[in-house]
Amino acid sequence: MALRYALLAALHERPATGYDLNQRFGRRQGFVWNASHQQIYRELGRLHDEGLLSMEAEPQAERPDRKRYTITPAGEVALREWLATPQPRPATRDPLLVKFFAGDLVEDRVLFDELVSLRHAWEERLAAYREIEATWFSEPETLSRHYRLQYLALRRGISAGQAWLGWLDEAETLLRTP
Amino acid sequence: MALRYALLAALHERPATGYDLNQRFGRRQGFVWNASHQQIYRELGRLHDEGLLSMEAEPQAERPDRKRYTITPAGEVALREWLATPQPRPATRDPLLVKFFAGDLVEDRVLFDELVSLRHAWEERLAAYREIEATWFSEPETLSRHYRLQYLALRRGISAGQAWLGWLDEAETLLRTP
DNA sequence: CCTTACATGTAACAAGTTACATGATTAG
DNA sequence: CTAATCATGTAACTTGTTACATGTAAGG
Repeated sequence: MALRYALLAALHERPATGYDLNQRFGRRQGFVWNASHQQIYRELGRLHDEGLLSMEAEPQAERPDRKRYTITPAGEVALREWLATPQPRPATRDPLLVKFFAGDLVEDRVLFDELVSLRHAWEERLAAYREIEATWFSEPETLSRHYRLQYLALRRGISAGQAWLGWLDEAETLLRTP
Repeated sequence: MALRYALLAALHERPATGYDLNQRFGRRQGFVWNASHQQIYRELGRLHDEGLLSMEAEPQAERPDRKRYTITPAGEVALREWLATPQPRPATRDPLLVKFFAGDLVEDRVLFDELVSLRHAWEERLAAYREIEATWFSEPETLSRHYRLQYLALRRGISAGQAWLGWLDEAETLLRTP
């Protein structure tokens, strides 16, 4: 039941289409919430049915209509209520750590390959996050409360990335030590 | 399809009952994989049906039989195969960051409360992880490859916890800055 | 008295993934 | 020639959660 609130939160920022939201919730971009386009379109439909979103279709030649969703007052109320209630922490489920745990059945090659690709992935993401940081949040103390909070969400992504890179160093070093 | 391999990996370490596994996969303990007891019992049943686990029931007075599961050769083959194939990274889905993102609809009180309880939770977990580290992994370089890899899995948990605590400091400071 | 540990499960539901579908345009 | 971008969806499936079920014994 949390995807819907992630969508409402995004649409509270500004109205958007399913396509737009799909970009922002993709595996690369989304450091807050990941979702596939199927999930997003389905949930937008439900939210619209329930009156939490209003929709305006912009007809396009040779393409499906672009549907722009806007949060309704009822949607904002629902979002507010959810935001005010404590949410449980997400579960941890990491296949990479499973591999480390059963490491005696895995060749070094496999582990190193995973570490290398993970490093690449995080370096790329971190670079993207840092660009956002430099462009929009260069002086955090001068920001309004609203943007400070968004900055902190971004900082969490950066902090997570740095922790992964630090651990990767440690892992590669220890695996190479005879 | 990954819970089953997390279970196989745990049972490859040593045979165990559903109850044991439930302890290890609980929200507190599991820094590798979280699962509820319903999921665990269901998946153990399936794995047994498919011949990847063997089971021995120990009858008990006044209680359900304790069922001890052991990985079979077929189970080890399946685990090996899975371990050798690259696995996608888990998705990010964090309700706390949703709250920060829609922060203008949330009162400071709510955010602070979440930060405080998150800090407590991580401090507790970190203390537990560090105790495991001190007890079993005090000299990483002297460990066998197998235990080194398990140590690295634990180190990942510690690294993640430290990153959260660092971010929490940052968040609390910035939220208090006028 | 209430909670936790012990020990297993079933049933119904919600959330998330995979496969399939359409179809033009632009960039490499 | 191939892939990506644009723009939406349906259907079938798997994974994970919530609620319900049973029953004893120990500890605060």
